[in-house]
Amino acid sequence: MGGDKTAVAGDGTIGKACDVLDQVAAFERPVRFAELLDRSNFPKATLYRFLQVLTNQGMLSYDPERQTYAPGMRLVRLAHAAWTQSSLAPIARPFLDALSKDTGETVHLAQLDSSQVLYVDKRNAAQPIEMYSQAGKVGPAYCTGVGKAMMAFLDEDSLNEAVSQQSYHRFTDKTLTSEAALRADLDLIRQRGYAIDDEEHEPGIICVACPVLTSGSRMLGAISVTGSTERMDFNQLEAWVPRVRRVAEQIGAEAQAWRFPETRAKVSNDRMQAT
Amino acid sequence: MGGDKTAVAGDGTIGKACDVLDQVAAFERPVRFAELLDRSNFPKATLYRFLQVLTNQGMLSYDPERQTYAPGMRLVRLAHAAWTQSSLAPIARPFLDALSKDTGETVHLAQLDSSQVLYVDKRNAAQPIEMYSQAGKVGPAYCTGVGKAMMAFLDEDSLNEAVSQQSYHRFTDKTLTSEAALRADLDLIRQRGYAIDDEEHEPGIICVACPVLTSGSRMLGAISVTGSTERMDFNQLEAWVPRVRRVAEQIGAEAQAWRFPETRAKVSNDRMQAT
DNA sequence: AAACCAAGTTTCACTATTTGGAACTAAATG
DNA sequence: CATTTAGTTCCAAATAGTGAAACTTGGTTT
Repeated sequence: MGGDKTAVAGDGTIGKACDVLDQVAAFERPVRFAELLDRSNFPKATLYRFLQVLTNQGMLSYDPERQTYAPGMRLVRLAHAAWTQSSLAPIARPFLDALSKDTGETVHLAQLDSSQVLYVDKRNAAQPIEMYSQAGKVGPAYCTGVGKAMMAFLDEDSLNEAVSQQSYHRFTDKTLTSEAALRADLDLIRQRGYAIDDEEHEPGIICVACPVLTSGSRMLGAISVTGSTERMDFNQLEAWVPRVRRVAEQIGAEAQAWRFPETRAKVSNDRMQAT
Repeated sequence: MGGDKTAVAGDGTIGKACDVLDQVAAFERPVRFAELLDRSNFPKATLYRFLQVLTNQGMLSYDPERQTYAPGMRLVRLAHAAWTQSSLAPIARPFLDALSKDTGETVHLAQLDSSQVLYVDKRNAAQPIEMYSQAGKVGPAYCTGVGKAMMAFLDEDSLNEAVSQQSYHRFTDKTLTSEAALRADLDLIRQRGYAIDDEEHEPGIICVACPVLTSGSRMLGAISVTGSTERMDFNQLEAWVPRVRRVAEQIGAEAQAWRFPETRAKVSNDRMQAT
């Protein structure tokens, strides 16, 4: 997966439009028409029209002075709805607050999105934060605590897919850089119920993470507590594991009640019907 | 603008797809196919295909158990890019932190998006009041401090459009419920340089707001400090105005340097004509 | 148990939209 | 002033979207 042009998305016009959005977002800065043209397979006129329409719709914003495109504010509006409805964040919030307060360390809540880690909420060691200052950011799954905790509890098909889509880039000399090594670690994680990140992504950064599961073992996300080797060692960090695990379980239970009822039990009719 | 079905969007397939996204988001809860079908003009099969494709793309998420759709996590990813690049939030962050610390009150940063207030960042009061606002959330412009502060400094065309698109719903008995009343207030705001919200949106909630402007008077957004009538009165709140104004100016200056260079000063010719 | 109903899904002939090569214009450069 | 580069418009060909209707599924009524 080198730097070649993105393959055109599968489904129709809408898929292509989403592709364009991703392309623009990928630059992480306002971007000119020509730059986008290079990196896309679309012919000039086609790309041009896409940018026009998306800008019209507020999905992109256009700066006429600089002639640059950037992701638009309509996305922020929509994402607010997504964050509220489809993420674990609203449910997890009070638990994260408590965990953050108790540990005094950085706490993350993440979900898996196209085999990547998507951070949906966070508490800093220091100050209270708001929404997507950090939430919305993505990171690699194979070398983070939350990523591995989540992958370990995927069903077989999803796991195979996820594992095969990792880049295995070596960030530090402790990074797991092969599918085999990752699978071995995932087995261990599944067995003991939590994952560790021992400076696999950033030097000096260690963390412990637990998956958030429904009672039916459906994996919903993961939470982690992160520390730095300067201030603590693994023994201190692992002491938090039982606490982290309990919080993860609470979030899972809460989520199940609220959003992933998985009931099906015998209750049957959530829809009662007159006449 | 009552509860009738949304008019079909202008531009093509993509516009319609965005419409569907808005429709789903508007429910503020996971929603079933049939519910969406009622509120949209699309025929069954068409809407169905849209939902399929959008779900495929991760713009929506589908819960197979409940058969419900909700805005998808891909939006959160994209919005992160939008927030980082197209909003004032990254620039304003340190200033908001300081302002929040100094005042101890709730602080908002907002931008105008389709004539509505879009909150892009927020700091909670030391003693938080339960209140309607979070990053990504939208609210009315005609009855909020930030909304009025922004509208007052729009150019004439934009102002006319914005003013005409307000709903003028009466939230409290102090809400301005006519275009004339709003325009009068906007004149006053323009003159004194800041806006107030005197329980016009929520009873007991008052605020002062200043616009964020470039040196060329281009309106970029607004910031506000909010309080509750239980703990303070307007005199106390208005004492913060100079401080708020200074922060708004700092943000404006910073933003101009970073993102809205507006240099080009006298270059003038948006249309210069050869020969 | 058979008939019924409602919600969701698939089909397919019809057509409106998208497509993209190429021509065009505007602005930047030598 | 000639030339290049960047952005915009055109239009015939082809693809992709449309939506009425038929079908499937799962649950409820007679």
